[in-house]
Amino acid sequence: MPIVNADIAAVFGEIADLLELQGANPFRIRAYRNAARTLGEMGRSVRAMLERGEDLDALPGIGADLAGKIAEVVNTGSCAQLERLRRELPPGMTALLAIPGLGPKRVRTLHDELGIETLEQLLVAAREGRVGQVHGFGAKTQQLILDAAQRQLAQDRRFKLAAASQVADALLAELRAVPGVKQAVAGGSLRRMRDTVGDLDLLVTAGRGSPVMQRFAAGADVERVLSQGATRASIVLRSGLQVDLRAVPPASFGAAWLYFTGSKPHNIALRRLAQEAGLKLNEYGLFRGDRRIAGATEASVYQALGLDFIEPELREDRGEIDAARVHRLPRLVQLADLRGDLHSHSKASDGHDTLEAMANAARAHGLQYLAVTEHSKRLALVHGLDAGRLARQIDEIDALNARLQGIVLLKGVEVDILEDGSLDLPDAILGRLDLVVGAIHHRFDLPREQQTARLLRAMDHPHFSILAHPSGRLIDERPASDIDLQRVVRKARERGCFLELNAHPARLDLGELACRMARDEGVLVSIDSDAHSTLEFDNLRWGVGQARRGWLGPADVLNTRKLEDLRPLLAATMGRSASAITSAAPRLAAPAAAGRHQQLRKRVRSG
DNA sequence: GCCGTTTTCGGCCCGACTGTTTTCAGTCG
Repeated sequence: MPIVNADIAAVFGEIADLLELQGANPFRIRAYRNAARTLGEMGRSVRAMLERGEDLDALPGIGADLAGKIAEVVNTGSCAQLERLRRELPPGMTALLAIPGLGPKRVRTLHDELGIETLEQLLVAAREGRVGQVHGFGAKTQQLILDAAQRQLAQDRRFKLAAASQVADALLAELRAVPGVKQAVAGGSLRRMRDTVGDLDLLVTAGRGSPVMQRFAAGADVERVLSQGATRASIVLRSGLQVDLRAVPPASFGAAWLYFTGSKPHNIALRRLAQEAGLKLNEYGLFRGDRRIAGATEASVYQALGLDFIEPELREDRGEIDAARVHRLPRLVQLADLRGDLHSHSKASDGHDTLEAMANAARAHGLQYLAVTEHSKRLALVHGLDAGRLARQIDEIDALNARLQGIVLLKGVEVDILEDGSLDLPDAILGRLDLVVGAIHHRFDLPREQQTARLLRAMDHPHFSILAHPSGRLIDERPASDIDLQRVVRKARERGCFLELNAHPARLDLGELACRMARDEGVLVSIDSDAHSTLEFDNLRWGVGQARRGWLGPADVLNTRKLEDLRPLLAATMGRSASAITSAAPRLAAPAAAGRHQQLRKRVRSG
């Protein structure tokens, strides 16, 4: 198995954990954690960079030492320092850090005083009351450990964005009803639209004496109160979701919202920026000495730091601060920019509603076109269409389009990409469609090389428009397939076809980093609902959130285009010349894509 | 361990809450 960035990130993460237990310099530990994050997030493969002889220490947070360790892992598959640390510290001790309330110092103390090296030993010691005897520990801490064990701790569970959002909306409505509360908003990864949310961060401004903290902690769904003070409280809901509430005065609202929205690396970068300017930034405001110079709004803080306003989805310290300084932030795509949806199902396969109902619902969501893309025959379980049924649906859609007002149905299919990369329906029927959406629905577990080759072959098919849910992941249920995404994105560029960002909250696939890779390569992304009922067009907002996290603007998204501009782009992917289309050629790539396609056909014929 | 229009050494974001303390360290976000 070739070493990928995530492998090296894991090595650095473990080194950081072990160094932490050893009580090493915290900034040294942070250097490893920062490097792990950089490696995990960057689109390019460091292995490939090394093969090309590029300098790794040009990467942020990577110096000579870490560059050397990266090369060592790539070349040998292991890291001498990690091996040494593993010998010095018992394996399993890092698992103790997962218990809330236990940090490196206490884990170290437990080891030195009681000889505890594993979770099991810790539980035994806690049950026997030995933990409470240790200096600095008490009955409460001992109980904390037992409680954590009961809840099967260690798994740090995350919730899907859409589910967390519903909970947040309900809590915010309750908070707004508490006397004295002026504003109540959500921050954290929810506001940044991360695909999953670890906990909710809520913020209120409230008058003095408002009972907001007490009411919050006494809520009906509250299982446990972790902490409760005058300005801050943490609870755990019955669902296991942790919620943190913070109250600040109105003059600090913007600074506090900024702080509570994060991300942590973004906050650190801003605070450093403030520091360099002789200022101090905290959740109460931006200060010069004792004087607050900004803080009532987020915009006031950014402005005082010499930055353009940064949208929450971009606040990850992935270059947004530099871009804001030189006015180079993208105008991000918005839900209202979407003019259509290119992936949906009706009763004909596994959807719940008729074509007409779906069309009307799409129009009600402000869309001007909707592609009908039923499953193909291989998915017999969901009544996938064979060529005959698809041909009849084509006629049905033509008839329906003649009657429909204000919305156009496009004729498509979600054809299965078979294990060898061929498509599940004959060319003759695929060629009659407006677009072909291809997707994998079985054998998600092929080895990287084989899975990648499977996708590349499918995308080379003469009728192939959009690769749907490219990684195949289902959050919490199925991991992403192991594919070489960069090659897939480059293939899409060569071939002139498109990648889907499936907006279903359990998928959100492409992920944000892949979106950014597509943008960098000039490949358009289609944000689609994959709606199986009229209710699911609302899910488009989650897809838009991911796209925004991937820095996509309206021009980077396929279905922001008007229908007349979209048609030639789709026609080119279907092997039809764009010149056959009556409407004006779009600004983007259609002629070039057609040219590439002709070359491709030549190759196919000669091959 | 990284980094540098002050620095190749000496910095590295900042504050709230808890538990176990007799004034604060540890943890967390």
